[in-house]
Amino acid sequence: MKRPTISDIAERAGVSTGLVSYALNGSGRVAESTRAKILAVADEMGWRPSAAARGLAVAKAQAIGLVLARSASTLGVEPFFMKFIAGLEGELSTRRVALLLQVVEDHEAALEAVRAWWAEQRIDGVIVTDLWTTDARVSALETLRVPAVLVGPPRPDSGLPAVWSDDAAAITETIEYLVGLGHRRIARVAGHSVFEHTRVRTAAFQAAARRHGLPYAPVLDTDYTVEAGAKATEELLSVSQALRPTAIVYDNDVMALSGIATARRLEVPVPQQLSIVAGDDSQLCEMVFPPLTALSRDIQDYGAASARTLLALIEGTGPGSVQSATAHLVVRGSTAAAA
Amino acid sequence: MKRPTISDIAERAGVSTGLVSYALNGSGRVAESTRAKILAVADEMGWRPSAAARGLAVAKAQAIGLVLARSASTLGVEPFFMKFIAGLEGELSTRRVALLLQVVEDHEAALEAVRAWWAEQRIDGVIVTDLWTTDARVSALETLRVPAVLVGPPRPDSGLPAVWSDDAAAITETIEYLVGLGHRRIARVAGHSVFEHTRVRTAAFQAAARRHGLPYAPVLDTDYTVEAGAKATEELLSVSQALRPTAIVYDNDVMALSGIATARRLEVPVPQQLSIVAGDDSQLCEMVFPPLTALSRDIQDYGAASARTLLALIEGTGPGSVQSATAHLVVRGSTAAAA
DNA sequence: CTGAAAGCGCTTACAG
DNA sequence: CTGAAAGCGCTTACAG
Repeated sequence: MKRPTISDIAERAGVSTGLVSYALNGSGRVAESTRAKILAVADEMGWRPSAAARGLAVAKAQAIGLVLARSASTLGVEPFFMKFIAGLEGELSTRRVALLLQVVEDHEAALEAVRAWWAEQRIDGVIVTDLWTTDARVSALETLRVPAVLVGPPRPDSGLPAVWSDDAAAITETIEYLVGLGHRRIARVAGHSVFEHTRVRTAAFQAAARRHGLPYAPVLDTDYTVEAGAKATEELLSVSQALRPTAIVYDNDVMALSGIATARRLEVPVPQQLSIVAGDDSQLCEMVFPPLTALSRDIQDYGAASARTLLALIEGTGPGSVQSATAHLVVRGSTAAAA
Repeated sequence: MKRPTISDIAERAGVSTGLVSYALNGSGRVAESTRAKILAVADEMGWRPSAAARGLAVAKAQAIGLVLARSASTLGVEPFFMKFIAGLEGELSTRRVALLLQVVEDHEAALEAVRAWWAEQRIDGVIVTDLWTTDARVSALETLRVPAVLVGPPRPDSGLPAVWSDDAAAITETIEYLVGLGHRRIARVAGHSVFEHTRVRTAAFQAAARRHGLPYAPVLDTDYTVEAGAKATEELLSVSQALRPTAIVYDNDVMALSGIATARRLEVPVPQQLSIVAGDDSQLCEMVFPPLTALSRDIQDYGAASARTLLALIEGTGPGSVQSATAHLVVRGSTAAAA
């Protein structure tokens, strides 16, 4: 019951192992009839080239790595990642490249994981998410010479290609929308301030607030946990109605969810006295009452674009950064005209 | 800038490549002083054995596979999986075995993925989740002779080891608790009925209902989507108060969440007129108001146990099925005495 | 259009 | 305690 090898196929088809290899890997070298016979035999015996042997010969792992540096509990409730992963794989599996996944606590551990994978030649490249404004990983990756794509805005300090989405534009659209509804007191509950995407969105928020001359536009930083999100909301709402924001924009769907719950606990009616916008969209947004108005975009497509870019980088066609679709506002029940 | 190979290390340390290999892989063959020198050189040059070369020599991939057969959107909002994955990896990374992940639509595609990985010798074994009561994957895996562990109750029809948790006991505890609060009309919103774990829980629910002589104990099947969960809740609540259940037990946290929202939309106060219990616990449960009473257990530990069992199976120590901790009820604000 | 052979970087009996 | 060599299963110039 041993797995068949290329020699078994060659023998059975009456050719050399070299020919079997050529037949499988394209290249017009092989006569069509010979190829057909080889393929038939291979198929019949259920043969597929050993990834190890092939990898050794061509010095490629046919795999890429994704290491997520977040606590498991935060990751779990964040729908973004599974969708992103599904998007990656849609692209990878058709090209027979595998995805190695690791979940770690911090950047140090993340780098260590990539370093190990790379040294062991388990991966040909890596996808980097959740970039910090100052992120030790990017220069480390560059000195290791690991092909890498950065998921987030392109960085002036690096030649690595980025796959990104215009978060600033999405935030601007959100503020325009709220101002259009008559809101003048708008707060932002932001993600972790070390993340570059947080910084970009905060800057866009503040610029929009200035442009519209909003009298009150506070930004509260959190670490994406439930507690931090709830605490921020509580802080914003635990004052007299005149001093409260009439709208809060959250950096993701999870915190917006807890925003709804906190408002309910404090008996601030949504959307009558408070409008809420979620910075990400997922099924979660339709699981609360009222359902959340949210910034929506195709995360799977974002993952697919990231995979394509990395594959191109690995193949040596130096791809530039690619901009993915901008999120657009999906209006549901959590927003209304300002009281 | 080429990556160093074992020959580079051997040369630099003044020994044969064979010795380098022995030095690294234990086995008391090597003199302590020689080993120390070899390790020092390897470390200095940043050398790690190529996974491909090593894999080819020992006929092991040093990797296991996990293929999740669910839609990306359902997966994303389900905190279980990321926690489970984090648990798997805690165990894997210390032993230098990698995790290959794939997300597919159905069992057919899942099997195809495993078959490909196995034929290419990319994995040494596989973890199977979300088992169906009648599941084509288990016999297919057995005929392929892929080492596999089943995450779910052991199956009479298979010799594969299972890692499981006593769902029946957890459900029983839940019903005892609700009955203790005076509830007599208790409904269950179940997951997909093809899943064996759904069947087990439903059976336990019905047995407990019978034991307590409950006059009303309907079970509604869903497919785990938001819509189905909301629809089931709506069906249960859209009748006069006398005919409604006073408590609903959901199969996971996500549907319980949407249960809270639906109750709110229909103006059924929770927990005053309706108690709600979530079948899984995660941060989501504390993100709603009132926070959800939930069946809680250590999912990371569950993942770790699964990894350990698979690793043991691969190494040939025929591990039996292992029972992981039983979930226990964490009481929060969504349950109260029956009206 | 096809074959024979070297080489990828490890591991592991086999000798000494 | 250590070395020399075969072998794992592919790919790919090199000949013909």
